[in-house]
Amino acid sequence: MYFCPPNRNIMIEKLLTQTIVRATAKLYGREVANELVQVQKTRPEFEGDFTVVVFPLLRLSHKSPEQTAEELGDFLVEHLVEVEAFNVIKGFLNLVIADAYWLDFFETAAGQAHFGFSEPGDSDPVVVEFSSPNTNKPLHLGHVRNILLGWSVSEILKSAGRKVVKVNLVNDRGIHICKSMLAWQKWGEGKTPEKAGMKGDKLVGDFYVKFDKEYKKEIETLIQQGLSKEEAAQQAPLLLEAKQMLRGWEEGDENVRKLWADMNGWVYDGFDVTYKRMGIEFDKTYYESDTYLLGKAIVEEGLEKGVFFKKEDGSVWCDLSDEGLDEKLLLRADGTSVYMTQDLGTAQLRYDDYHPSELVYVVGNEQNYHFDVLKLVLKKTGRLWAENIRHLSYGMVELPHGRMKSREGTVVDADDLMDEMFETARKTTEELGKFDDFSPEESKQLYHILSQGALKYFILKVDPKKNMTFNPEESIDFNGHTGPFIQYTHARIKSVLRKAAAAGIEIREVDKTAFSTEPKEKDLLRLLHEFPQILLQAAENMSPAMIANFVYELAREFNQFYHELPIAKEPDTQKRNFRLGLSAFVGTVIRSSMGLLGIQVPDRM
RNA sequence: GGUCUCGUAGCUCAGUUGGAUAGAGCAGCAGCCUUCUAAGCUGCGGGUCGCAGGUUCGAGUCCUGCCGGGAUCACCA
Repeated sequence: MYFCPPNRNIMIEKLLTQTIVRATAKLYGREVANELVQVQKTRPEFEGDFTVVVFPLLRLSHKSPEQTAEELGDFLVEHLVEVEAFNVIKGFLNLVIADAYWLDFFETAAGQAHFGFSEPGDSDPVVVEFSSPNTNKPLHLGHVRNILLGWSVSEILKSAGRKVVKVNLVNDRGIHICKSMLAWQKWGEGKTPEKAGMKGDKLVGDFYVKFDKEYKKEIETLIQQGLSKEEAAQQAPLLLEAKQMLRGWEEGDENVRKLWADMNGWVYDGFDVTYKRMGIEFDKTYYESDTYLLGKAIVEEGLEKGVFFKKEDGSVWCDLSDEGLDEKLLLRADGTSVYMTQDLGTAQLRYDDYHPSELVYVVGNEQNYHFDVLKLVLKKTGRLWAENIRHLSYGMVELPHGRMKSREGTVVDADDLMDEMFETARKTTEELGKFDDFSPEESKQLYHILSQGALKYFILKVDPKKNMTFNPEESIDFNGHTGPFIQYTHARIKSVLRKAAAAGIEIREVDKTAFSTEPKEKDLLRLLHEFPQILLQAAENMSPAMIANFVYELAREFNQFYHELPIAKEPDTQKRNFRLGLSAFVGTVIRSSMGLLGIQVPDRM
């Protein structure tokens, strides 16, 4: 399914670099180091395609920047057919690449269904963990960023030739779910998602909120009775009951386990609806109820090896002060696991399951410290593969007034948000008065594609590392630097191609010698030419934002081309064929780029 | 307090090993639909890149300090 010849744009940049190295040997008697040769894109305000920065070469030439540039320019024009002309401005050598090169690139690349994608290699897979929800509350905007990043990064890694396993680790046990269970027992009156007519995750989430409310009341009462705030929080009967329930769960109490299985089942049904709507699936789902006891063996092993130590109370620690960190608890005094213990175990499990070349964890940056520790602790036990753990640390989604807080009710619910986006898509489309001929099903499908595109693009266009702001007051835009703008560009291209086909125009071979490119055509070719590199960089940096920004630029560039030049209406047959082919090429790259972001593109909108 | 991180136009964001006069979108103003989809295109205004030093031929980008925001430093996950 994937095919792609060697990367041509990497090749020309390499070719230029190599030739400059040769030039310095010939002209100045000494070869310059490859790293000192800087070949970059020429800025749009200057004439040329690639620019060589000559300043680093002056130490060899012992001449002025201008003269050095002139000499190198002459050499390149003389030795490379691809270099047609050059100009020198302030020590920058701007090279004009021949039309033939660009048209040759067009000829070989335009027809490829997966232009820029690498063929899958034989290496061990990358395991990407993302989503990783708790089962006591519905998914919110923070999870949405996590899920979209995890999915997109997985697709991007695949496009770079890696095998990928998408995994989810569901936190299905613990005090949090017991709180929901207890609240359901006390005030649920036998409610189920079916009876209540609501999504299971919402129902369970409501009981979690209910618990919290009643718990707070109890704390209030206890404080009035003279207890300190902390004492009250510890001793409130509801909390004690929830803890009792957790013990029951761990001892395998049938009733508790039954209720637990039922309520988690409701939650999974709810999550599935949300995942499905987002177009997300996993290759494997792990459950903490299966893995929470893992990791103790690693702790034992570490004790034997003497890399961990036990305190008097029986708790086990790892001393990381050599690494600039402090001591880290690995096992409680009562022998029970902490978060770190489990994560040691699940990392091992995942390693055993897949022998991955890389273990990627899509987890918020508030856990940076945790992952530093995880790697160090694993390494202490001699697990060299810990080096392959990569924490894809992403920034929080903040509201204009700060972070989302569930107790202040400012959490943006994923389903609600998607509903609102869908409404916006419907209204916008209806206001524009397009496609009254669409069936209700077709319309619904279009609104779905547009709303998901708007939301996903809004989130993925931001550098994962950075915090981002979401303003719930303003609905996500459909104009400008947005998903729908790019989707629109695709639909526009398809429309032109449809009309051309309907008019009986066949796109035949283009005679490259019959015309020269217009500036807007070449701008597009140059951008398309960059795509393979962008993909590799996005994979290396695990950054969907790089692709998002690239495809936006491509769409913007296409729209300018579209306004400036006739495509199907161009009278010159060769030019017309070329422009149609170029448009189709842009459409393909838009589609595959957006696909890497998990965004579909419509043929009509 | 220690560690990490961020600070670019009114707002949301680009700016990939340091390279030319710092770019987009939104919002505002002014234009463009008898011509391939106006969810589009064109133009205008808007910046001491938090502040101060330093390294360099060259700094939004690297180093130091300061100011401001955030995260983290749990026998929580």
